[in-house]
Amino acid sequence: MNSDCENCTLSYRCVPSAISSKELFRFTNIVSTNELYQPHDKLFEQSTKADHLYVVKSGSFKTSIQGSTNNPHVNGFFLPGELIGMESMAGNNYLSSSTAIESSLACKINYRQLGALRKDFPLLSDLSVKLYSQALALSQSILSCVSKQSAAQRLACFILILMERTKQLNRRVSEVYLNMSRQDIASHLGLAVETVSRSFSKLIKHGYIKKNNRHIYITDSKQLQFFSTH
Amino acid sequence: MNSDCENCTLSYRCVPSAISSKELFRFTNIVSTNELYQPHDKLFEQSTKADHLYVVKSGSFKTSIQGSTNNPHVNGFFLPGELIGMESMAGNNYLSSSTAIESSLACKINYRQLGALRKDFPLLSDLSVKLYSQALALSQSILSCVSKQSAAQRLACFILILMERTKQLNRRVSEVYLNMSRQDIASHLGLAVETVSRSFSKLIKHGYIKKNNRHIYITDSKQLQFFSTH
DNA sequence: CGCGCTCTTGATCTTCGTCAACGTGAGTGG
DNA sequence: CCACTCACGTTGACGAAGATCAAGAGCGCG
Repeated sequence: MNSDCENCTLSYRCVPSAISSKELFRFTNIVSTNELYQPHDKLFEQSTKADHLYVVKSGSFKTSIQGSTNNPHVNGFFLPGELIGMESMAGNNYLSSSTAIESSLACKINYRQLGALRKDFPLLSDLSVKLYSQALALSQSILSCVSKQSAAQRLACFILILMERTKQLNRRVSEVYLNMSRQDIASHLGLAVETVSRSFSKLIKHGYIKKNNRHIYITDSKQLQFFSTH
Repeated sequence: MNSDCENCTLSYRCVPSAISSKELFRFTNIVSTNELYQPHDKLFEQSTKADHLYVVKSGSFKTSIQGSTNNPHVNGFFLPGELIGMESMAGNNYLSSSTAIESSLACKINYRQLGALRKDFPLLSDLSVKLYSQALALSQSILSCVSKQSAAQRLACFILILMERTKQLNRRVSEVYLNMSRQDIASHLGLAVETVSRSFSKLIKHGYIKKNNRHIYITDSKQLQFFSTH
């Protein structure tokens, strides 16, 4: 695949936004764009050497942490334009494994080479800080989502966060497609699969959402918002 | 207070570690060091203009998010050497309020001025990325802590994370002092205060920890670790 | 059509939130 | 010095919410 970053629809929130088109070749030289991953394909494995950052081009990914005894915990979902592997940059090894949820494209950037590029482009340094700051903000909003007491509140909050993130992709605001399985949602929110199902039913019965399989239609986002914050 | 960053015991994990001592004045010119905060004093208020980053010098702080209706949710604790306000750097306003838990000292750095400094010191750019990466890793380990199903597991995990963080301050490994109230812990973990108390009792009965008020002694960290991961 | 997988619904038991009472320690004032 | 208050923490009793086990429904796919 060639590195056509200049015409990428996501370049405005990626590295190219911090580099003049004249010098863009310096980035396209170090990035592997549009690598294809099928469902269950892995970007990287937990505890292996961390050396690459990934940008989701299309589709979606999840990251999960595997303890020694227990079943893995899904600690993040990643939509187009989002970065995977940011939290592993400080250490030597990846802190989680990353898996494609559906047929997806991702771009691959070497940490070290990106670091070198940052020295020559001050704007890239600013962008890094901005993207990290946003990632931290997202992580904390998910934290406050998961720490809500009622299961239905957690799910409502989860849907709203997903809605905010898809909104940035120029998608329809009142509609969310859940690429991930109920099992993944359950693991992410610290619930049993059955409880997730029941919580969906509860949100539907309240008239906040409608759903068709993994398609969620938000019929009353005001009320859903209110409900999620108790 | 004067800005004696050169002799600060935490400088190795702060901005000065990325700047030669000859040029350190450029940083000490823009930082307000060792500002004193009493319990309940606020570093900043949610939704006000975000313009400063804070470094905890001594004592401890918490951040909390206030919704429109519900009681505030404690979404972070901060120990000496840790940064407060990182997640608000990308937006205009602070996403949470920050409060001193005990009598504490903090250093205050302006975002914009720090950004300017980053352009002149490439090492500072690297440090920023490293610190953000670590903050993100911490945030995710807390997320997987809070998403555990059992209350006692959450508490065990919380204690272990706190232990790891105090370990970096050359404190005794087997001992943790909880500067925060039970109410704050409960809010942070998404539990009721009474459940936190009962979970402490459970961990004690199992023989994993002992405690005296807010002093926690880890008597069997191996077992505590195992218990927390189920 | 039948098989496997995901999702949903129902029944039961466990856990946690809530309400209440009690214990403890610090600060206050008689 | 003691009685008092107040904030914080613990413990008990009870009802509500969720985990678990079990069964059934919906859907894609060979």
